[in-house]
Amino acid sequence: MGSSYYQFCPVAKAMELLDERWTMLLVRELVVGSQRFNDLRRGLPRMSPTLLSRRLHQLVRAGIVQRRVEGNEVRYVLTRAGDELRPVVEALSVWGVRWIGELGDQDLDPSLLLWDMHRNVDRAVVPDGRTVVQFRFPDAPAGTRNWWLVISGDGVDVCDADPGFDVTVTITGALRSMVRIWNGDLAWSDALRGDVIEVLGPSALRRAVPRWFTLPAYAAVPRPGGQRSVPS
Amino acid sequence: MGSSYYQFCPVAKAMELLDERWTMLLVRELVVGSQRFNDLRRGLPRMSPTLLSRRLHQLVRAGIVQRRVEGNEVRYVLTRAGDELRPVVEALSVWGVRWIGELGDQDLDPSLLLWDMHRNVDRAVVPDGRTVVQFRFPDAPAGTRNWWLVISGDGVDVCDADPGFDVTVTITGALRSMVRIWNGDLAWSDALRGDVIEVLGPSALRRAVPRWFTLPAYAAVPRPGGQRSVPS
DNA sequence: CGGTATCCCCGTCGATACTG
DNA sequence: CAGTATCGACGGGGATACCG
Repeated sequence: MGSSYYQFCPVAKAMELLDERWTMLLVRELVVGSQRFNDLRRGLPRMSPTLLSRRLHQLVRAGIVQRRVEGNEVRYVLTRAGDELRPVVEALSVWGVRWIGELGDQDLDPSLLLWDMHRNVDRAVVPDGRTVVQFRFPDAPAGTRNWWLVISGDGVDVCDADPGFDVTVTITGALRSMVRIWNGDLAWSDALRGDVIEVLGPSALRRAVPRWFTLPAYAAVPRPGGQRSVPS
Repeated sequence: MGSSYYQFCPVAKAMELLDERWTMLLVRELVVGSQRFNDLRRGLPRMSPTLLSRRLHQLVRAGIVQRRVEGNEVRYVLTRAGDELRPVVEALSVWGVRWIGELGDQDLDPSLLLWDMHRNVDRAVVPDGRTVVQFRFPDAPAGTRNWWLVISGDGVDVCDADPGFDVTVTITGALRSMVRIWNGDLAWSDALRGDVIEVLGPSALRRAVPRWFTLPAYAAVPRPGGQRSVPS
């Protein structure tokens, strides 16, 4: 566990638990709903499994997470105390989206983008049956330029290799632009009008694509300059 | 600066700046109003001056703090971005006050208690002229059992040695009890009725003492069990 | 799938002393 | 008052390999 600050202040006591590297990001993953070890890993790809394991146990000891064994499956579930960290995560994301400047190229990880988008597919507005969305990021590092989202009644899968199904629509554009859309710094409509992002496919579907994905809540936070706010 | 998480998520970008040891506590100090190096030190007594200096410079580089030189005085002032960290600090304190269990003896630092109380004296309701409040914590470590708060038109001073003035009222009790009052876990009225805390002095003043101090905002946060909430 | 074991390095932090 | 300088240790965390 993080060592003590020797202060009775609740901020200090809270940060003793939360200020170690990765801990807050792990809490974020739990807050947005991941519960399985390997799902958590997909949201934290740079974190070693050893460290993820250690952090999870720390959170269990701290009463923030409950480790649930169900048959041969393990789930990590937020306790009441853990769930109440949601406002902290939200406050951090609001601050971040307002005050973090331009992202570095290193921050634009397409696997994280697709993993996050896959969690936020609004299946109710996606056509029935199997829908395959291909993403193409021509500027991304080799090997990370093509992604597929396979949406079906079974759920949503992320693929970094061609799953072999017919592609319903193809979305092409700079990775940075797609991230800007996702973070709420660029509106779908502006991106499409300005040809920053190109969507290929049957025209009825092409128009509908933006509504297939629910942007994260922080995307709607007004920006300091009063520049850009994404219209819903 | 903290090393990167290589994620575009605003929580990750925020935590790159904020998750290093002491950083959030330093922000807390700035949020509650300390601006001078040595005032900051008093709120962070276990932090080495080297590290405090480094953290301040990091916050300046991050655009969270502005270093203002005025004559031969230096002030560290929150920028707009820094001030907007207030909700983060508040969310953390709300969480902490609800979910941190019993404090360790090591967390009960009387210097921090007095330093925090001195910032929250409501001068409007303290008698005019010089008022001296002596605190006695018989159970505290030797050398930290006696404290004086000197309240006058000039401001409020904390003394760990007898300033020599006549004492107006004396507050005696366990350090832990005083901290519990301060954090909102114990009401003044209950403490006085139960003789957990004893106030000595002219009876008119004795009754007024609790109102001389404004409890921190988080003290009023309802507790999970629905146990104790401090009546205003 | 859900983790452990190990190993080593580097950076952080703490302590102490000192300066304009 | 407002910091720097220096130094050493320790342990956090990254990488990799491996197990039930």
